[in-house]
Amino acid sequence: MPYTRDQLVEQLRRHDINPTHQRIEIAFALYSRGEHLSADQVLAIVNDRHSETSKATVYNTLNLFLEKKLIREVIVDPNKVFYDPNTEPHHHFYNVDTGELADIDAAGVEVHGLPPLPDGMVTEGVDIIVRVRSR
Amino acid sequence: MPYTRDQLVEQLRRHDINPTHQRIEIAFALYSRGEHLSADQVLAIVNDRHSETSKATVYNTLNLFLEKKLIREVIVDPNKVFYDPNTEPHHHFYNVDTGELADIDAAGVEVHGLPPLPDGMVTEGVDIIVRVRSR
DNA sequence: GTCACGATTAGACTCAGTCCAGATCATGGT
DNA sequence: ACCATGATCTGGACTGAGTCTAATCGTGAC
Ligand SMILES: [Mn+2]
Ligand SMILES: [Mn+2]
Ligand SMILES: [Zn+2]
Ligand SMILES: [Zn+2]
Repeated sequence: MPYTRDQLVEQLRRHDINPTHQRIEIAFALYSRGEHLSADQVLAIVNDRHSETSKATVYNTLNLFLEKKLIREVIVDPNKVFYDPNTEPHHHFYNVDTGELADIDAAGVEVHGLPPLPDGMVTEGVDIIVRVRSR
Repeated sequence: MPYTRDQLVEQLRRHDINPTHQRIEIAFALYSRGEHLSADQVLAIVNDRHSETSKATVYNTLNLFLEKKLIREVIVDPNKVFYDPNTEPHHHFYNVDTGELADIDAAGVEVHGLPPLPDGMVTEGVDIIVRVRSR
């Protein structure tokens, strides 16, 4: 979890991403906290001290990271996408009251009884979202 | 599946919804096809022959139906919500190439190994989305 | 007929996300 | 050092889903 910027530079390179200042900061925002962040939140974090990254670059970069599979997206809120630095197969708790997202390790989770795929289809992944309320 | 408008009027009443002309037509669009439709698609279907329902009413009505649990929403495409006339517990195949959604009956599907909920939390539901590609 | 009240409406508005054309930056060759 | 080149970044215009508002409509009670 305690990622240094140097480690992130390596990780960007391993994913064929030219490690520019902005890209390093955006990766750092996501990886150093290990949280699920919206584009808005990333923009705010990266520009917290002094403005140094534009909205366009944040979106460009998040989409580049997605493409290069450095992060994944989580679609659970109809209003915004969450970006997830955890690319291991895993699932999510989603608190419908607070909007909080929490990871569920996929190891140990099994799904039985799914019907066979239509012919000529191949599974890309199985996402499980456990919607929870605060009681 | 072959819903008559009269049956839908009854169903609306059972859910405490005053069955107006527009509401009946919107319910008919969803229930007669049994498909997952976006608000845009509902608007187009309802106004196919002659314009009779506004965008505002389509959104008002879909949100009313949701509130009264006549339909549910499926969040899987970052660009739009799908509205689902099937309110039984069930899961979905999502074709990431075509955008198609298909139901998976929940009967027979079991999930094992989920961690216990954080204290004071209660499960609202478990959604499984099987993302598939066309091969 | 008039009143009240719920439903519908056009159109302005919001907000996430994209697009574009110009500026800036990094790199390598001379 | 100097320039050329391509990649990156940027402000700001733009798009499209969804919401809001204030005016109008429809219906039933009186
Ligand atoms: Mn800095
Ligand atoms: Mn009609
Ligand atoms: Zn996650
Ligand atoms: Zn469904």
